[in-house]
Amino acid sequence: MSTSETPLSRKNASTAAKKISTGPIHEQVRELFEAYLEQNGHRKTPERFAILNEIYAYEGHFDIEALFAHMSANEYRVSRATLYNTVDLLIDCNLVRKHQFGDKVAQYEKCYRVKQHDHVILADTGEVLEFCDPRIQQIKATLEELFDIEVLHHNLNIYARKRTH
Amino acid sequence: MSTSETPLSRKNASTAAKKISTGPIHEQVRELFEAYLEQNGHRKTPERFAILNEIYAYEGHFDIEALFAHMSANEYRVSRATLYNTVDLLIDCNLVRKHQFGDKVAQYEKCYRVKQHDHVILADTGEVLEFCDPRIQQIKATLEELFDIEVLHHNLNIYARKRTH
DNA sequence: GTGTATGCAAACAATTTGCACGGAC
DNA sequence: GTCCGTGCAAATTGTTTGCATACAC
Repeated sequence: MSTSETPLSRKNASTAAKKISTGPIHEQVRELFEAYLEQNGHRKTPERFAILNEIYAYEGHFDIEALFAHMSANEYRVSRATLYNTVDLLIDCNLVRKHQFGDKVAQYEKCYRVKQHDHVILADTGEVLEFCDPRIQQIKATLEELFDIEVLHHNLNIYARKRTH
Repeated sequence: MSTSETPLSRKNASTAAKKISTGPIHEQVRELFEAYLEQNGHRKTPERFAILNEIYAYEGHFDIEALFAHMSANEYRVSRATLYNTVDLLIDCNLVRKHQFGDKVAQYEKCYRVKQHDHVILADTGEVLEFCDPRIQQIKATLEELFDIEVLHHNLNIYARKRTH
């Protein structure tokens, strides 16, 4: 998400402030988050749903700063602290994944019903490609047996450069 | 590397200060680094060889702070700035690899003639296991063809927890 | 009404940067 | 003798924390 043209918009977050979101985010996602909040004794604040909203309206990777900028620029402003806070909750209930590519900034992306995938980072441009290879699942299965562990999740980043013919 | 008992010691760095290292580091490694420095117009300073020395005397992962502490505690003290600097050079000439596990601190490890491997991070303890699965090479080969890229390197981190029977 | 979530600003921690000196070349 | 590399300290940047207020419950 560059700070320029990309969406991360479609925020009807303002309505969420009173109605608790019947917005564009996938119904199931909101329900999952609600259930998670309930079951863990967290409050259902409008900020939390506005953030969920914003994240699920966006395709691709984003960082906290961009999320902050987009929400600020639009009708619903939340503090960075709340963003970090809420994103942690979303990670905890498996609605968001966190990536640490090369840089210092952590990148995030929604992950509900998004096909599990890994990343190719192009060294020159920083461009990120996605791919999905079933062999990674096989590797995980092998490891579970080999080390007697239960795999929670994984990160596979391939660093490459475009072939110049 | 915990700051406590682990080596990262075996520093005869002091000798390097005058003699430019004929120490315990593998001869080939030093030569590779020397060649790299020459070819890229970098100076062969005693600090650089002392740091290479220190890193290659250590088994496993370390971070800059630990490296700094160990070198300070011993005969050869260098500034953090120089450590960051030199480690970058070592990464550039493929003598060191950098990892970004979960935490904020970057971890490093030597990689010359070290079997290419990946990591399992145990969620509970933070313990890091190493493994090597040939299927990852196959995945890389597939990707090279699929995206018409040249893979430079990769990071595969598996997050897991011990099975409780 | 209670106590958690928020917003703000200050605190932190890892890394980077600017500058003056020293030493590799 | 040049000018790159070093050490130091200050600056930067991403993230966390402490505290007073607000609002979900």
